[in-house]
Amino acid sequence: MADISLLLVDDHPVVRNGLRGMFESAPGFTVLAEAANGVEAVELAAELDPDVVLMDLRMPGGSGLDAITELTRRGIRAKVLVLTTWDTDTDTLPAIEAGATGYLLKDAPQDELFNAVRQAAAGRTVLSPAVASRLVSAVRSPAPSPLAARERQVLELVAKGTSNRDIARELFISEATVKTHLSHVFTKLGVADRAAAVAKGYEQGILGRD
Amino acid sequence: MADISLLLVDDHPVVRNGLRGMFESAPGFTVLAEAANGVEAVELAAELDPDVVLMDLRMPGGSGLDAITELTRRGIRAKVLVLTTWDTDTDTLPAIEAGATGYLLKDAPQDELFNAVRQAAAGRTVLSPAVASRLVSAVRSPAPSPLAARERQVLELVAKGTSNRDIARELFISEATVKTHLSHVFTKLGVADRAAAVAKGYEQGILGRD
DNA sequence: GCGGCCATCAACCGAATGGCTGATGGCGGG
DNA sequence: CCCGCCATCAGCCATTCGGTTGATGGCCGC
Repeated sequence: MADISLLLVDDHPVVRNGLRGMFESAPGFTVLAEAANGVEAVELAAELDPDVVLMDLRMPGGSGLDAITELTRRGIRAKVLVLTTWDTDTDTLPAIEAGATGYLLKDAPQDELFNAVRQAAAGRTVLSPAVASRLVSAVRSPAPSPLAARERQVLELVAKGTSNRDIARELFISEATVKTHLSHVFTKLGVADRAAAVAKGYEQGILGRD
Repeated sequence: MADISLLLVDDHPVVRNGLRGMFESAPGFTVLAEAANGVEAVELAAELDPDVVLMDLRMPGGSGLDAITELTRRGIRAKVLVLTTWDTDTDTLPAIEAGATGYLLKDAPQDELFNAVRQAAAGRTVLSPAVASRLVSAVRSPAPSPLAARERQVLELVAKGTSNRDIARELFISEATVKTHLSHVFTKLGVADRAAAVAKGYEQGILGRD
């Protein structure tokens, strides 16, 4: 069987270097190219048609998530294997929804990584154990209560210390409406006041992503 | 001049591999060993006496910060170069206070990394530009305002949605005292209400570390 | 030993908050 | 076609917050 061709996408030279070294010194793999951001990744993937794209999610200039979405949209053949540093619950699900074939942590030992790439090339979904367990538990819980758009917006302003009245002004709605939204937020997050709501917001990744 | 001897500390095999590859293929460096956590790092540094320790800060099992503190305490000769993925304001200052000789981002190009190691070996402080500018601005601001123990404690309870009265009960103090603490917290964090204080708490890493 | 910071407490007051009940209109799924 | 969810608004009311002023005692550093 021909080598599995790879495209490495990561903003850190060190990481790209490490990956390239690992795959070049192992039989059965060919590194076609490296990309440092999502835009480059999409271009190179379209041009070089690799079997597998190893992609970091967090990168400056065109996030990995957007890149995956774009690759899927263009119907590109390459399988995308997300290779990330940490597995934040907020990242895993969207990435897989966007079309990623697998999700690995960089902590993974080499063997696991090699194996994952082979699996991905064959079209099989590969998840690192940590991610897998996270996924099932995420599926198990019906819906951790995603806030409605307006509710999130209000919560963000609350986190900035904005009073109800000023939130009303800022969003061009009445103070009564702000209070209604907030009540819903409290209910959905299972808290009793705005301070706790902000805390929950951070814990659940609703807030905090600059 | 003899080679500069290195100890690589990072919990990710990929990163260690990348670093090892880079330094072994460049003249003037010798990689003595690798460690995957802070405890190992201290042991190996004590045993092998490297010139420079390249250390990631965030690692499971004995954080990098503790490792640096311990190395400094033991008066070990090695210079510690912190090599981290992102530069969160909460990490840089403590690391340098703990005795790190330098602070680099993994984004740094190879040349800069090599140069930084040489500088560190010579005992000079090296900071990546991003970190350096962050430092000066941190110094410029009078005091990032670390909360007093009691104040932090109160803030934590506030984040859990506890009312002033209940905080008072929980800490065996009067409600008046709770309010006083909170007022101080607001002033120190530069916010106006408890919700914003919680937000700041998360942003500044005071809250959120489970 | 004086000033600064921490921790504690008190009383007062105006404003903001949160709970409740109730109402309207739009939109989408079954 | 009705139900549920979103988004909007209103009024009432008890509670809670946050600001202010003022005070005490302990501890640390100069």
